[in-house]
Amino acid sequence: MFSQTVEYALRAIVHLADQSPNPCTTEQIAKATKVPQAYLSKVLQSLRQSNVVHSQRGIGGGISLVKLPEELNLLDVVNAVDPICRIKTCPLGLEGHGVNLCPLHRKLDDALRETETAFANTTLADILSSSTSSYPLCNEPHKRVTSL
Amino acid sequence: MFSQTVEYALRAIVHLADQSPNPCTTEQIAKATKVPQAYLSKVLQSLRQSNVVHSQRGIGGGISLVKLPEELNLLDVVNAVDPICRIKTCPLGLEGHGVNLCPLHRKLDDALRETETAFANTTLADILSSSTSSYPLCNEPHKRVTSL
DNA sequence: GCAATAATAGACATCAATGTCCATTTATCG
DNA sequence: CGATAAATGGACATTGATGTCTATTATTGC
Repeated sequence: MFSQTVEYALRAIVHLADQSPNPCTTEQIAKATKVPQAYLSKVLQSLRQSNVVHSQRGIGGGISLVKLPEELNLLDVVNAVDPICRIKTCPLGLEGHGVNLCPLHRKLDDALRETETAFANTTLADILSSSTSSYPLCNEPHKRVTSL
Repeated sequence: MFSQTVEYALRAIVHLADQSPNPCTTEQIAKATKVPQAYLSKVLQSLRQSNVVHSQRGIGGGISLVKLPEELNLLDVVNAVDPICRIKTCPLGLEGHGVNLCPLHRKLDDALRETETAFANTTLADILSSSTSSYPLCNEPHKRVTSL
């Protein structure tokens, strides 16, 4: 139900958060997250335009998070590339409805709201510190490249 | 986040539930739900193949629900046309994961599970009897066509 | 059997999501 | 300045979702 683009964006951001505050090149992210590099660069552009990531050209450059992992949540990422579109008015354009959704669309929007809230309440730091038997995106915790 | 096809299928089923147990023609459903008729007939075919609706050709025929509105839930409908695809194994195909999703995919699957549950727990009868100021899909409750 | 009704099947059209490729621009290093 | 690294922008290809159209088949009523 989530688009491929959302999946890719989240993988990239998780990797960036893991390496934060160091930058990563698109190539590095692509390899770590198994996302097609050319497509990934498109996704990263969306994230940059939404001010979720910062980019730097040239040697030693790459992509880095604008905020700290503690201050960035999943909804910020999702909305940057494929916004969760809440149902605000009747999709049939019926006069009588409007703010008051009919029971069907009320239910659908409730589901969207739940997802939105769950994502808004989860930061990248939560994802990284979450104790599951699996580490985010990879078999072993990454070797952290020590900042220079 | 839900596809257009899901939206159309749900509208059609709500209309059919409202008219249940009487059948409706594709044309009637299309008009009542503002769904393009030719496309609706495709959607209804999916619903028939999943045994959610029954169809009858010829004069007096049309589409009708297989179950009673009390026994049919939203998940049955959604899964018939555009299944909610839970995350069962690591999308990156990582060995170490498998049943144990990493924190990111755990969160995503949690959201899917919430939606799935919410839909499974809502019957069409719930939708019809739900007391909002808006009636499902239309400005006024439908005139029920009395069965012959 | 004939006419009318309604679903069914399949071809086709359009558009957005996904994915690839390459030339260009910006930055760093020597 | 020249070489290298890396993002950027735009063109293009592919695929699936959405939508349209028409001929065919099944059913009913007369």
